[in-house]
Amino acid sequence: MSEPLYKMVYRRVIERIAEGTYPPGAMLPNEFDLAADLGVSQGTARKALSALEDKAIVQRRQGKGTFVVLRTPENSLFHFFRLRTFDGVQVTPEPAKETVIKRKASQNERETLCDHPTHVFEITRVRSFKGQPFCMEQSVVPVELFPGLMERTPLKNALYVMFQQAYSCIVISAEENLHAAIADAELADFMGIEKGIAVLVSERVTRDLLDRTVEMRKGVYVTNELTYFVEMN
Amino acid sequence: MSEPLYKMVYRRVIERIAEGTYPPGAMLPNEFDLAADLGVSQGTARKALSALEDKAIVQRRQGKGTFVVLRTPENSLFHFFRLRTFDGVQVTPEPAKETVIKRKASQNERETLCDHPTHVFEITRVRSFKGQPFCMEQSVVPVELFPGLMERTPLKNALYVMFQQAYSCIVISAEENLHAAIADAELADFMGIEKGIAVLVSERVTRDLLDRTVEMRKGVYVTNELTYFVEMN
DNA sequence: TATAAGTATTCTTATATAAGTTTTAGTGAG
DNA sequence: CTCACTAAAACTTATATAAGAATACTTATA
Repeated sequence: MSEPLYKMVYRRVIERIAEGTYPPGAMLPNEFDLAADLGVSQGTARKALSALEDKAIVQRRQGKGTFVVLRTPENSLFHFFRLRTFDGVQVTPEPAKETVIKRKASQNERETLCDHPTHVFEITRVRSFKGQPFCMEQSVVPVELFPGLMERTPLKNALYVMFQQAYSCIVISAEENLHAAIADAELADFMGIEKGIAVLVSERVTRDLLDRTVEMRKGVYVTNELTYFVEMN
Repeated sequence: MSEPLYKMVYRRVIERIAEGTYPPGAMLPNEFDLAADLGVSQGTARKALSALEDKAIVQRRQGKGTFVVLRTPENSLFHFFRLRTFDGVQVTPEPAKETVIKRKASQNERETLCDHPTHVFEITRVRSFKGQPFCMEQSVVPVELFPGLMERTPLKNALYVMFQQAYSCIVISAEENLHAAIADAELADFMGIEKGIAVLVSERVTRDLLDRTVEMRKGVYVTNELTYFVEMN
C-alpha cells in the first residue's frame, strides 16, 4: 500500500489548519463528518485526530469535540520557556527593554530560515524576575513572514501567541543548543547584570505547523536563582 | 466503566517486564496470544502495546514482533547523554578516572531516592573527548537496589546498560535542571581543566520502569567544543 | 543459488457500543 | 407568565471487537 488512509487524513487536516479553514481555537468537524468528508470510516479519521493530538496540534475532549490548539501565554510559556525556580515553579517574567529593528539577514540566517529571506526583523528583549534582569532574548524572523511587525511595538510578552493571532503562524516545536559562558562587559552592561558571572546561553531554532523554520533565537539566562528544566524520555 | 481494558493490559505487561517474565530484549507474545491470555481482543491488546511503544518500553516491528526495549550503549547515549558537537554529531566519550565509594545518604538523597535508602553508592567519573577532559559525572544510587556494585569496578561506560543487564533495572525517563557556573580551583584541579572557565552544571533525577527514582546525578560539562541539545514539542 | 510458497507477525480499516457534554423540552411552583 | 429544576435527546469522543492487508522470515523446491 502506498500511504495509509489515516495519514492522508492527517495531512489534509494539517493543510486545512494551515490555510485557515480550521483557525486556531476552532472546533473541527466531528469524527463522523470528517470521515464522510474524506471518504473514510470514523475509526480511521479518529486515528488521524489522535495522532494530531499527540503532536499537540489539536486538543480533544470526550463529549465536547476536537479543537485546533490555541497558544495562550500560559501554554506558550509552559512549552517553550524552560526556566523554573528551584521549587519547580514556572517563572512568569516581566518584559522590560524591547527593541525591534529591520536588517539584512546574515548568511547563516538566510540558509536556516524558511524561504531564505534577504531581510529579517531582530527583536531584542531584556526581561526581569522580581525586579532583577535575568534574561536577554534576541529573536530573528523573516520579514516576509511577519509584515508590519515593527508597527506592532511594543510586542506582547509571549511572542508565539502574537505569531498565531496576527499571522496565523502556529509554532509547534523547537530545538535548542545550550552552553555555559561568562558575561563580558558589553553583555553585562546591556542586560544590567554583573560582569564576569556565569550565564546560560541558548541558540534556538523554531518550527511551525508546516515544519518551516520561522525563528532563530539566542537567549542568555542568569541561572543563580532559576534553573533550565529538561525532561528526557 | 472503571478502568479501560487496554490500560489493564498495559499495566499487566509492565508488571511482567518488571518481574522478569519478559526480560529485556525478549520477544513478547504476539497480539493474539497476549489478547487471549488476558481475555481481550487483539485490537485491545494492540492498543496497549502501542502505548508501551510510545513510552519506549517496547519496540515493535511489523512482521517481526514486539520486543522489550534493550538498552545498548548507543541508544542509552542517544536518550540520556545530550552533548553534541556543533555539527550535531553525537559524542562518544572515553571514560577516564572512576571512583566508587559507599557512604551514608544525605537527607535529600534519602527523601528523593526510592525506598529511602540509608546508604548509597557514589560513582564519580571524569570523561574525555579527543584526549581533553570535558565531563564530570557523579551518580548516587541506593545500595539496596544495586548490591555488589563495588565489586564490578571498573564499571562499563554506559551505566544504564549495566543497570539493566546486571540488575534488571530498566531506566525509562529522567529530569534535569541546568545552570551555568564557573569552575573553582577544586573542580578544575579534579577534572583537569582550566580554573575560572564557564561550565554547564546539571542535576538529574532518573526513573525506571516502575517509576522509581533510582539515581541522582550531578554532571559538570565543559561546553566550549560541545553543546547540550534539547528538543521541545 | 534463486524462487516461490507458507507461516507468523504487526498494521490498517471498519463497525458497533459505551460514555461524557451540552442543549432542549417539559413540568411544576411561585 | 416566569423561573428553576429535571429528564430526555442530540451530539460528541472513547472503547472494544473483528476481518483482511502488508511485512518479515523460513522452508521447500527447481
